[in-house]
Amino acid sequence: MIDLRIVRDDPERVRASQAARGEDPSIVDRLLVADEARRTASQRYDELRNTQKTLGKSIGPLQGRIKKSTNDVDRDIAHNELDVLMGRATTLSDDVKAAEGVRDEAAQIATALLLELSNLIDDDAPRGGEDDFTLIGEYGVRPDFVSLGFEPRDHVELGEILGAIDIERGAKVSGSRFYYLTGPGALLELALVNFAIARATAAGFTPMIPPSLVKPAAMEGTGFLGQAAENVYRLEADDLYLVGTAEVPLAAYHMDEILDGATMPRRYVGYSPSFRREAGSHGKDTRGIFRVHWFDKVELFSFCPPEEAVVEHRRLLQWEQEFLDALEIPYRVIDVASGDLGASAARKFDCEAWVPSQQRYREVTSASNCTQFQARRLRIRSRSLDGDVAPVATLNGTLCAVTRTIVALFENHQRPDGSVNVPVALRPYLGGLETIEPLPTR
RNA sequence: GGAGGCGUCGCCUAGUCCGGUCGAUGGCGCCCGCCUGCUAAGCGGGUUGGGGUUUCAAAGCCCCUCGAGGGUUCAAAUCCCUCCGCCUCCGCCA
Repeated sequence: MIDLRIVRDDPERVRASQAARGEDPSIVDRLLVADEARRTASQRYDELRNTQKTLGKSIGPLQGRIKKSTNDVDRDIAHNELDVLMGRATTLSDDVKAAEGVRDEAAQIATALLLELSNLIDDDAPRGGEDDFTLIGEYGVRPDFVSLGFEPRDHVELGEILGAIDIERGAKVSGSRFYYLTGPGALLELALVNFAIARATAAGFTPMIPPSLVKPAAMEGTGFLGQAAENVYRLEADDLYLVGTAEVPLAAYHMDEILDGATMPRRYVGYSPSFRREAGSHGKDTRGIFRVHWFDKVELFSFCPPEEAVVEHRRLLQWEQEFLDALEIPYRVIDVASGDLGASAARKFDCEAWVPSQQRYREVTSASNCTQFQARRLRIRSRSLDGDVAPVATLNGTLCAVTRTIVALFENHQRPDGSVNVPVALRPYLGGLETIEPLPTR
């Protein structure tokens, strides 16, 4: 959630941010009204409760006096006093309960509205929709199949030739947008994952294998139950969600904690499956394993002081780029426009790999700066050296989304006979294998 | 799945039987002073988080917070219920 104080002090800024995302700015106005109601109700309750407590403090001693009293007159006086006090206490009790109800309802309304607001957009993020991104740069060398003298195959065809991807059986067993990685494909996933984790670990990230089923609080806290909710798998019987990214369990790892400022930044690299319903993407990328309901992914995650978030964001992007460089995959980096950001992100950089069969760049990794948005929802704070407690900034970045990386790897490194060259850096993770060769006969 | 035990402010811990002055004891750790030639020890004070009020700011004051949520009561850390988590024993199975 965004800081309520910002909504109160600078509502215009919040409205503008909502509008830039293409979301409803009027929530801000409803929130301001609800917040005022909540405050009034809360003050009313506090006052009543205070009176009640004060009153209660004289009832106890009075009862003690009656119990110990040996004098009838004394006891009668005390009894009369007690009756008066009890009468007042009883009506007061009703008032307190009523005020409490009013307060809770007002608070609930205000909180719900606050949770509806997406994160404030970074001033430096480009404005506009999906196509209004800013190009940051193009990297690597795109294969020139014309001079190489052959027509490139797409990853589906290559996957079949190599015996690496079985889409048909994926569909048979699980439905559309499912696949098996087989033989060299399966080994390739393990190699990519090990390679990615080794690099992240060398860079100081703590390796994690997080749970991929999480409670509503984790899902809600990371901001995936808003507009993105329709893309999340939910297990009705157990009230659990299947995560769409390791970002969720990694962010929620420190939920309800106050971290020691001296230990910041805290960097984790998580490996987990990612489940996505892909609702509303019918007919989009239906061929192959580019868009699937499940894939495995290595994800980078940072908790850092808010003032360092912008720099940390660049660092995550840098690590992502170095990984793609090492795999010799041509790609470009874009600064995603406001209308295309997730609810939690203030700014997002995408790395898009060149996909020869489509003759265009497609997203393979993504780095988001969520500022304090997720940390506020998850109550993750840190204590600075001077004792101040404040929500941390959270950032996440894909290091390796396995299926899309395989797509880019196969298509860019393919050779006329359908074999695929293994980039040098990855070879140690495939037992020194230099080329993935086609199956002998099919 | 069955039986029992437990969850208190960074860590440990008192309080829960017999409800009120308990936001909560003590120790460790940490912070600030004092003292000491240095170190150690010693002395005094402070040390959950959140909301509100006031203020340039702070102090102060009020409310909430004893795993979570309900209930009983004038009043709940304390009594009752549900849930969650942890531990021990049994059963079952990767």
